Amino acid sequence: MSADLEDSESTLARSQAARRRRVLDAALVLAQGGGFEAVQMRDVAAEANVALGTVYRYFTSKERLLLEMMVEQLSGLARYVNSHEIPGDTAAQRVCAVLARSNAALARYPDVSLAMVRAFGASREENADVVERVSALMNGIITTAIGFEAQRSTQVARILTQVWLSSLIGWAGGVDPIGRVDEDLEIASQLLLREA
Amino acid sequence: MSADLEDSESTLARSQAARRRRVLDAALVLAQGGGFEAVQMRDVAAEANVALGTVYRYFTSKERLLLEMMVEQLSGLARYVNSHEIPGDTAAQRVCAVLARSNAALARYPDVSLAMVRAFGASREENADVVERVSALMNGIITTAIGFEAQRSTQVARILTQVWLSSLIGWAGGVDPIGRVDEDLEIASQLLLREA
DNA sequence: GTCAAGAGTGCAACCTGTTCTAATTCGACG
DNA sequence: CGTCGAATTAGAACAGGTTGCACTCTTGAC
Repeated sequence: MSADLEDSESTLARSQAARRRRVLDAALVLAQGGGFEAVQMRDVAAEANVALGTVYRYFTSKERLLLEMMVEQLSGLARYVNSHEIPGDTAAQRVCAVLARSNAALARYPDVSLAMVRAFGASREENADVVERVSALMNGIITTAIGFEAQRSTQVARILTQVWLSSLIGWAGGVDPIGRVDEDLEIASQLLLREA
Repeated sequence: MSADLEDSESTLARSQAARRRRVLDAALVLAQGGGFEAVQMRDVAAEANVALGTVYRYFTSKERLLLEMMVEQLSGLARYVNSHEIPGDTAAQRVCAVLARSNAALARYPDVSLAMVRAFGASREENADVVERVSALMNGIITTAIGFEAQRSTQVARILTQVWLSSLIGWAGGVDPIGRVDEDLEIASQLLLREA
């Protein structure tokens, strides 16, 4: 039984990883029905079959838990984007294609996205590292879509990332409908990626 | 004594306005030393010489209180911008000038700005109206700076507003230094407002 | 001047994020 | 196997936003 353990994973490390996973999954399940307020730490613990203290051992706050969830979701998105051919002749077209797909993914589980976006918007210094990973992932997705030929692609990618985030926050705050996110990004990418 | 009351304000309305003002001032004072967490509703009530319930009569939540504070601050900024000549020959230069000044104003009371930005980022549907006013104010400031000659100024103003907000949130989250906000806006305005 | 209605007060209670503690379990290692 | 230390647990306790309640005060109308 103990022979075929892969690589260097000890029993301890493995069970810890499993616990961490259960907690993240539990948070996701709870977020799916009810968004941010439905993710209550006691409920997360119960759903994950773990003590409340254990949740806090792995995630120092609710905000951080949701941010790490966001990292996972965006990682999945980035993986998808990197493994599929992106349609479109111009950089602007590719950006729109990628982001439309990404937003569709977010819109599929609106409550989950709501919870994550809200955690992002409220973030404090102690979570700067995760916030940065989130931004980097979004940036990477956009950079991939732009490709390398475009001028100033680094600067443009950052701006588009910011537009994306603001637009999501506007949606999460009930100001704009979800479709507005796509519109904003389409306009921004056209203005920023036109041949100058 | 009762003769020279101005206009149509009743005694009631006046004392209510005064109470509301005291609450907002109290929140500002508390925010100045300690940011978001220092604005505790019980303390706000005490500082304003008002019962806790009264605070909640005027502002349905802490988030909303801070958002209305943000509206006031930005209104002041907008007033200033509208009443002063904006230096700069091109739209991009004027935008940078105005936003640099605005950010300097925000940086003068960082804890206050932190608190307001955090409330903004975390906003929920029930506060959509105030969030919208905040966005509109920022948009107005930028639109004023752009002036009317520029192409697509409405679209550009929205994008710049979004970059501004995202950048502020990045600062509030401890990801970027405050100076990064100016840099972001400078780059964005140059890219968006170059003569096409 | 009196009165009804709404505004304000003081305070307790509730909810949920977070922390703390004492006891227990688990896994690595001799 | 036995032991030690770290991880986990159950649950209480704490903190601050929010609500509810019983009571008082002010205002404006008659």
